[in-house]
Amino acid sequence: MIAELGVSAPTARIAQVAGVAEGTLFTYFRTKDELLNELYLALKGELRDVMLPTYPRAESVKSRARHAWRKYIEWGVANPDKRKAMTQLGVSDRISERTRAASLEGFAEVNALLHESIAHGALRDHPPAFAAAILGSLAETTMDFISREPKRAERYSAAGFEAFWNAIAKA
Amino acid sequence: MIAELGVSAPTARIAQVAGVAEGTLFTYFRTKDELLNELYLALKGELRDVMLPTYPRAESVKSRARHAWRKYIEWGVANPDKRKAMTQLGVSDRISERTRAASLEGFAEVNALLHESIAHGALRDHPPAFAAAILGSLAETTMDFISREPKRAERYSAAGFEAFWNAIAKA
Amino acid sequence: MIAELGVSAPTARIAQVAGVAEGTLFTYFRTKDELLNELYLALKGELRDVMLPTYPRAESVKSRARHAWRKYIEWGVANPDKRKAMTQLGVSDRISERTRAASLEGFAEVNALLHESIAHGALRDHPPAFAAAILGSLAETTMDFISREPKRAERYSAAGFEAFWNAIAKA
Amino acid sequence: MIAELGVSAPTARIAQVAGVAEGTLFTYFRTKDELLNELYLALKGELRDVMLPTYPRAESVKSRARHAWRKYIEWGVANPDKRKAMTQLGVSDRISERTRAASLEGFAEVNALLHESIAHGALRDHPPAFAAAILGSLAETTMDFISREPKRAERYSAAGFEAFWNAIAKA
DNA sequence: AATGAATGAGACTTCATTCAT
DNA sequence: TATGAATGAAGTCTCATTCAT
Repeated sequence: MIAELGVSAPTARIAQVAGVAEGTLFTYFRTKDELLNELYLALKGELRDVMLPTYPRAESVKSRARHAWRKYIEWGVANPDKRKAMTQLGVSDRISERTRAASLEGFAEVNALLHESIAHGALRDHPPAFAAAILGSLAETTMDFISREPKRAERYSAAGFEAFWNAIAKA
Repeated sequence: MIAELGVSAPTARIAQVAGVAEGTLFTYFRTKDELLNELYLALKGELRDVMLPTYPRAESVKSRARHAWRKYIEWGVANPDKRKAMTQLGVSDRISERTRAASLEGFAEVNALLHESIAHGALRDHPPAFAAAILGSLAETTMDFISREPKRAERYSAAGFEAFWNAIAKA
Repeated sequence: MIAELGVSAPTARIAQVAGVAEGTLFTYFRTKDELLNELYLALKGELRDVMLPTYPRAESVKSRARHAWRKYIEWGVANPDKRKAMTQLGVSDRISERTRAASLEGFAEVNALLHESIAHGALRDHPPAFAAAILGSLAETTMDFISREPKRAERYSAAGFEAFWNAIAKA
Repeated sequence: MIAELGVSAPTARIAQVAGVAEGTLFTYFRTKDELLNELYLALKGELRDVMLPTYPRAESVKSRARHAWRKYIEWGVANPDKRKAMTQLGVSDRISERTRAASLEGFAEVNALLHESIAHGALRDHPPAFAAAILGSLAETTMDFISREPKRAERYSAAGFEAFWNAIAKA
């Protein structure tokens, strides 16, 4: 519902698709804001699990980065609603600073990878968070185009990654 | 008001800061959606005017691209409210497809520049719109970091442009 | 409605009997609490106006006190709803301390009269507010009995006043 | 909870402080109204027990009345929550006429004392219930002032009783 | 054209009560 | 008998829009 209607999706609709009564929602979440924040955390957590490296550490940095990128894109393409909801929530002022901070936890491994990736590139003197933000926004853009042209998914994913890699790792 | 409160900013508040009566709003815009769509178009138009090349065509592609990038960043940093409003509107479902399409018009010159930019790079077989989207998202990311660390504005702007250029123009 | 249903009278009902739409209520009172507080102040103000001395100052203290008492009782008996509402509001925790303080203003003249009344009596060493509270509670009690036996109104009023006078002015 | 939140105290809160589950409340009281009415009766009963004369009948009427008064005041001051709850319930329309009538039972002895008290005074031709109501409201007022100025408890109690006695027993 | 009071649908939230366990 | 999750009616309040002036 959030994906479809944004954060202004009525709690009544949310309860309905959840198959519970309106009031029941509020036995699980004190307020709508709490629901929104918990949903955001859950989605971020799911994304984090997806990006967790399942590959041999021995591979090259770029290879591992590509792996993480592909997982990210695959997840977003396979779960367009979750991706859309995450975006909607991300720009909403109903997600507290507290939640935003918490949502960054658990991405340590991804950050380490980014740290390695930028070590010899143009961004070497900028915070890894900058590279992380670039990763997020380029992946987002890539997924947008894939959702419009699903047939070229593979090509967009590959091109997106090269763009990303060039952006952050090139000298 | 949109920047501050999002698209759910009450028309009453909008009228108030506009210095007109509540009802007056609706003699200029039939509905709130119309107001939102026109505002989006106006902001996009302003951005387009800012990015319009005022430089000699003779300069190199990269030089011209850098010029456009800097204008974009400068405008966004100087007008945080306009930028925020544009972002809020961009993700809102109240902006019609019609408006989104119209907002792309007038960026022909920028598109031509992008077309040239990617001609010899990795993205050469992808639509210029892809590069345009990457431009937008990287600029957005860059401005986010500048707004958090205004003192490093110059450095972020430069690093952002290099990242962008590497992303779309590198082979 | 407050008299009939207490402070929990729905705003919908209040609006209905007021002959306006539900939302209209909230253009005059920001919240229900504000409505309640203003109503309390209005009722107290009306009571104060009623008790304001319209008699020659030359009369004896007791005579003037009796006059004020009768006016109070008459008003309460003639306006049972206003009286009931005032009582309901008085014991409600939705009336702020601010409002309670404000409601005491304007009773200066009544207080002066009470001050004179207790000057030679048993309560001489207690605050006039104590006598005022006794006045209020005895009047309340008197009106309760009158409302149950309207035919004996005159007798209850007289007896109530004597009880009051004996209570506060007797040595 | 009633003292603190009024009759609108949620049954969930009441159950919580009672140390039982929400549903358990309703195995003891069919409805919230039943709970409220039984509580009112219990409080009135406790007050009645407190006021029951434990003194030699031989004492003077005034002396016995003073004794009852003091017991009343002491109980109210020692149990502010019970007193507040009793007041809240007393003005609530959720206490039935039936309950109100029942609450008067058991005060026969107090009534007899009042009957004696007013026999030679100004209220001799009025129902003892009038004197009882005056007793209640003056005691209430007295306790209000004591709760605001606990140090003057003794003085207020004595002054309150004199006011009461003068009110009902004076010729 | 400008005004702003009025409107009422609809949002979020609370809570007495039920009932399967 | 005790539990507590589930219910949904009802409450307060917001707000885009209308319309008489």
